[in-house]
Amino acid sequence: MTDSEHYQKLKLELRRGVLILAVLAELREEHYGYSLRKNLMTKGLEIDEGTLYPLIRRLEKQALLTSEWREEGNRKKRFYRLSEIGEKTLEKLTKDWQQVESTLNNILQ
Amino acid sequence: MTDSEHYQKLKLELRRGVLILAVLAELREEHYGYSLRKNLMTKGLEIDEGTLYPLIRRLEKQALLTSEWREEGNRKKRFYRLSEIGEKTLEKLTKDWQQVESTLNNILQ
DNA sequence: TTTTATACTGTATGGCAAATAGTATGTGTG
DNA sequence: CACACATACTATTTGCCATACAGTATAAAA
Repeated sequence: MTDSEHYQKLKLELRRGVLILAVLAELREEHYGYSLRKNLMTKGLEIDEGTLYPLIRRLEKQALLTSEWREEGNRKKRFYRLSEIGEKTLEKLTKDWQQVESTLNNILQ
Repeated sequence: MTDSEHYQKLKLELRRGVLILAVLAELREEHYGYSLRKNLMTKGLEIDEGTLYPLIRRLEKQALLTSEWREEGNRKKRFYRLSEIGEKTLEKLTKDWQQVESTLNNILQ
């Protein structure tokens, strides 16, 4: 593996845990998969479909999300939003994130 | 799996990518494994030996670190520090981190 | 009207990495 | 001498992200 490939991998690792938190936060409001993805990308977080959909599935299986098929604009879409457990989890993880953030910034400086 | 186990997992995910960055940053100054670990823990980052040592090995294999056996205080220890490539990588990853940080905070708020 | 873009939703698999749970030995000290 | 702490390392398990694959449906452009 080349240096640059190694670097890419490390960069990916860095994004990793953040994805979950971003998705949970975004789903405080209802979204369907595509709009969720577009939204995250607008805010600067690129995420592939093949990454996003399995992630959503996992979060739903853990009961952090609920979903519903519905028709909108002549099209069936699957709408997701945070469950109550999801909200609680998001709160906790947000605090954890702030902790991690300050710890790391402390180490980096 | 229980809710709380799920939460723990997500929390771990959140820490994950950060570990690499923390270790690299800490190794701007020379450390041996044990002192590195103690140091990180003092600064608020818990890391198990079974996580730390393989991580160091990987980073060394990727040429981001150099290591050296040396005797100190009647004891042989393996000392690690950043290589030049490691320094460059740390710089880049630090920037990536700041990017991730601001993106996520943007999404969270 | 055929092509092309884009909206939209997934699945399978492979590789990587963290966590867990060990093994080992040395040294200081009460 | 027992016990805690210092120090280093490995094997296995588990989970998940990324990549690639695989589709349907509608709108716009040619």
